[in-house]
Amino acid sequence: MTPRSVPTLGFLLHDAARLLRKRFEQRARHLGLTRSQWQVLALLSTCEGIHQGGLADRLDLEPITLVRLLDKLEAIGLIERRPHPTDRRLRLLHLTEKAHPLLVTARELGEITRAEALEGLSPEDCETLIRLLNTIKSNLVAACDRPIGEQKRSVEHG
Amino acid sequence: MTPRSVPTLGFLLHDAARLLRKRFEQRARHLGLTRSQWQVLALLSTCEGIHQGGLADRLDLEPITLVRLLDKLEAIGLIERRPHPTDRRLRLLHLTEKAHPLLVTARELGEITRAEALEGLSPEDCETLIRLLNTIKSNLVAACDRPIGEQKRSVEHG
DNA sequence: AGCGTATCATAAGCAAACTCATTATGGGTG
DNA sequence: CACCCATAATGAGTTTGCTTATGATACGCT
Repeated sequence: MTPRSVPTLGFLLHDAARLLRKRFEQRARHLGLTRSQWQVLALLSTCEGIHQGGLADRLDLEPITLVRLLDKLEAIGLIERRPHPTDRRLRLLHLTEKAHPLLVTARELGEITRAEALEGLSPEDCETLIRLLNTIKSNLVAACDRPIGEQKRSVEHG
Repeated sequence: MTPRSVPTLGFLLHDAARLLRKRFEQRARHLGLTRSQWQVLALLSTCEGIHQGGLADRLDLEPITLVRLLDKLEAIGLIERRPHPTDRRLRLLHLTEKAHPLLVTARELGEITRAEALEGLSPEDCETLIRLLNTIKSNLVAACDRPIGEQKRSVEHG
């Protein structure tokens, strides 16, 4: 009696995300910009001058994952790593001039792709979806920092 | 006036999926089974004897992606590739005995992880989420097979 | 019967994310 | 001041997904 009609919310979530990314990258390939690189640029544009660890926190990424993305972005000249004036451990991140028009274009492509994905959903549906996903993300961000093993089987009584 | 409060449904979807996968794998590491391997096994258990291309279709994966997953699963002895009796191009897929108990355990871990992610959501919320994600997935499966370039800017009158 | 095309599995190579481990630096405490 | 630990960035290696390309086989059409 496993709920076969709701077998795998995780699989569904994963598939939807993967397909959306695939579709965006089909569109954005000619820009030479991947979805993840775009996400980094988009967030960085709201907090230029941040250091790598801080940006990794905001992205909920492991630092090493971000390092490699930044390596690419620096190599194609979209960001700069500048030294911190006093703390030589820190690298401060800035967008280059070249990055701004790309960001605008990428945002347009993202909107086109999103519209394609959301076809048939009402505005309330979209709001609900955002709300639910935000809840899930918060739950998981908290959970991932918790040790496992609390198999919480029958903890209904709170 | 870009909807800054709804900046990036795609990012949100991607993050939620990635974190859910991360959390599942924290739990399942001792099984030596990843989320994707589990998904393949779970689907295969419903259609043993299928050939690789057919399974790739059902998973909405590219065939080469599935090949590598199957390589791993075959190496650790969870699946078998058997020749088709008449068509020598085909490899028919079967679970081994060893796979069944693992599947049961993985399903349990998946349920624990899912409960963790869905904390605070009502049953109706969950149903809604499933419905919305299914719609999005269908839209994207169709879209990815379509050429791009139909930038459909003002096709409201469709 | 034979040729051409379609289909199946796979190879090669890239991107993104992870874990685990390492190096460099800063800062607090004895 | 010296030492130890925390923090910042990164290196190495794995998994999963993609695109593009290839070899082998089957099948249809003339």
